[in-house]
Amino acid sequence: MALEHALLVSLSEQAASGLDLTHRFDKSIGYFWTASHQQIYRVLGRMEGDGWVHCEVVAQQGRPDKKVYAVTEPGRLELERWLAEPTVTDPIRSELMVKIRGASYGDRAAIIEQARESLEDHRKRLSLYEFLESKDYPNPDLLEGRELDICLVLRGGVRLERFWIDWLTDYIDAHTRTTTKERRP
Amino acid sequence: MALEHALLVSLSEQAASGLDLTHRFDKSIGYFWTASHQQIYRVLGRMEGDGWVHCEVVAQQGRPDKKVYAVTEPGRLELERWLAEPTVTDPIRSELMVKIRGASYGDRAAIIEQARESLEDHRKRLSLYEFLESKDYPNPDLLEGRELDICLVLRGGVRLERFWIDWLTDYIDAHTRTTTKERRP
DNA sequence: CCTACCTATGCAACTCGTTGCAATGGGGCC
DNA sequence: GGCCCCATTGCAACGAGTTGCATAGGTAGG
Repeated sequence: MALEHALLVSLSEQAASGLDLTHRFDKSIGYFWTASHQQIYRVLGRMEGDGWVHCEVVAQQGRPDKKVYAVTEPGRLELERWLAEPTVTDPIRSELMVKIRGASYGDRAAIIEQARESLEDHRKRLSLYEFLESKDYPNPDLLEGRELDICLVLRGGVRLERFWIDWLTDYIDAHTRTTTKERRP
Repeated sequence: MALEHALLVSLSEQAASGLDLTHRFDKSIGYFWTASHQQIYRVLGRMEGDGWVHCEVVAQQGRPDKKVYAVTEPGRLELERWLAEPTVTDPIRSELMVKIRGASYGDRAAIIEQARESLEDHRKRLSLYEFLESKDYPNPDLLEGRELDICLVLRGGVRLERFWIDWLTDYIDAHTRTTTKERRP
């Protein structure tokens, strides 16, 4: 599995505390991988035990101390090894899709309503991503290396949200059309 | 969580044994939810204990007996309840996306190769879905109710594969362009 | 002043899912 | 005859992720 490796990627970009990482997983990296703070702390502990990261306690004013983690040489090698390893395409899971498949065994109107809510949700996320894109990467053609990668992943997020928006719109339309079919010429 | 409910949906369509369900999860329902046979057997056992399904042992010729499960009234009610319940959008996880974000800490060429393999994979799945679509739903405008739902979910699969294909193509292009930039006028 | 939330770390218990293995008997292939 | 794969069910161990809770000082608002 890969939370370890996601953390190695994030810590390679910039050393960070558990909470910093938690915040990053609510944004950027979080587009395509999520983790709760509890899990991050636990995995960081394990990674320290394995010698992949090492931590330094930093005292702060008016705040609790924080433990700033950085990748060690064995960690860097592990990341390299993992990056070169073949990747299996992870299956997608969508509860909403399962519900839609089973809509005829319950209240279809309620499910269409859930689709509308989901649509709203994806629209919000899309505008956030588009905002980030225009703010951070106004000239994508000039990018190279790591910046290009990060920009492309963000564009992946944009495309994925568009996929959901398009499909959910189709779904809602198809069922609205069905119910009002007889009223049209 | 929802494997229970995915099984209820599938069993509502048609009573089935554990192995039948396993096969279904390798297709149709499996577009947006996956499960191994071990997990299916375990969950079926739990569901029987909860009285959501009931099973009948069917003897077969030259094969082991099979236990055919069907949804009970309490199971039907539970499905209905779950269908009406609000749905949280499940996060997507893509190991490949994480790798791509971290590509500059390893062998980028190897990661582009993984992207190519993934692209192949998604192309194969797309042609399977398109084949199923043209075979089972040649006239989507005439569909209603459950059949419409199932067809729309399949179309969701098609769209999702197209998303991956488009994005992966972009990714590969962007990095090919970068490396060969200086050769162009 | 009290409430409530933020920073920062973490434990414990649980559920969900994966991996590896096993039993049993049939059919097909060489 | 020997080998391997299929159908069918299942257990056991593990790993990944979630939920609930705890501590403990700081700051902001009513």
